[in-house]
Amino acid sequence: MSNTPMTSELLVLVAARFKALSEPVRLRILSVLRGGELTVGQLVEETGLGQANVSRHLQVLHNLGFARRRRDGPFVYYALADRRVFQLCDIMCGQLEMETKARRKLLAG
Amino acid sequence: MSNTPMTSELLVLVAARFKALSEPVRLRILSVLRGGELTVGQLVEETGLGQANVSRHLQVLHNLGFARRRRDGPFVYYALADRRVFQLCDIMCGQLEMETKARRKLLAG
DNA sequence: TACTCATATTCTTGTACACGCATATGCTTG
DNA sequence: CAAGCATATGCGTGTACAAGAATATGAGTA
Repeated sequence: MSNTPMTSELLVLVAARFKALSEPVRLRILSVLRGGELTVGQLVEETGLGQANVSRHLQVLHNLGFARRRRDGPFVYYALADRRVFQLCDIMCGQLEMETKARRKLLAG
Repeated sequence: MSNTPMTSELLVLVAARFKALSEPVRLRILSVLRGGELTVGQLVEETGLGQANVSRHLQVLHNLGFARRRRDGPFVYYALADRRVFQLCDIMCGQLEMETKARRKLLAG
């Protein structure tokens, strides 16, 4: 960004990545994957979501490079591709905190 | 994230913030705002988008704390609320670069 | 090859939302 | 207060996509 002129195509690509993270369910899956790689079935158990649903979300995360995939016999293990996802979430949470503080200040003042 | 347990409500809030950045047009607006605060009309000119459209996108960015608003007579000036937006974009772009490199390597090898 | 389990995909339905057009609100000046 | 410009909002339409049910694909085993 600092030196990139942000072409229209780049904006679309970046937006697509943000969109992948704009779904609470997918953030949930990523959050669970933080504990280590898991099979689709295990993720279904952990999250309580439907199998088809989890599978589809995993495709999205994989296609955009947020998740790695590894086949082991009949199982497919998914894992985080990149810890930076959580750096992104940290920044978002930081902003949330700031907002919350500001709101509290407004209510108090 | 590091120490936050990522409750369901937090996931929803974080997801909403990512969703705000998941629209190329909004990224475009933020990108333009990088040059300094601008009125709605100026943003319409810069982006070539419809006035209503720009106004609505600005509401979204403002509601989520990405943009600040300042009224000056009949004009409303919008500005970036937080440079961290671009930190987010930088991370995304970094990942894009990694992907591109990996893809090139695959094609070459 | 037939059977089973794990995962992916297809189809359908409901919902969210971007956009354009028209209109409302707000501020300023005569 | 009337008129005019800047910005916001309501409405209708088209599109994207999440979720469930059913089904297809793919791997392992008898």
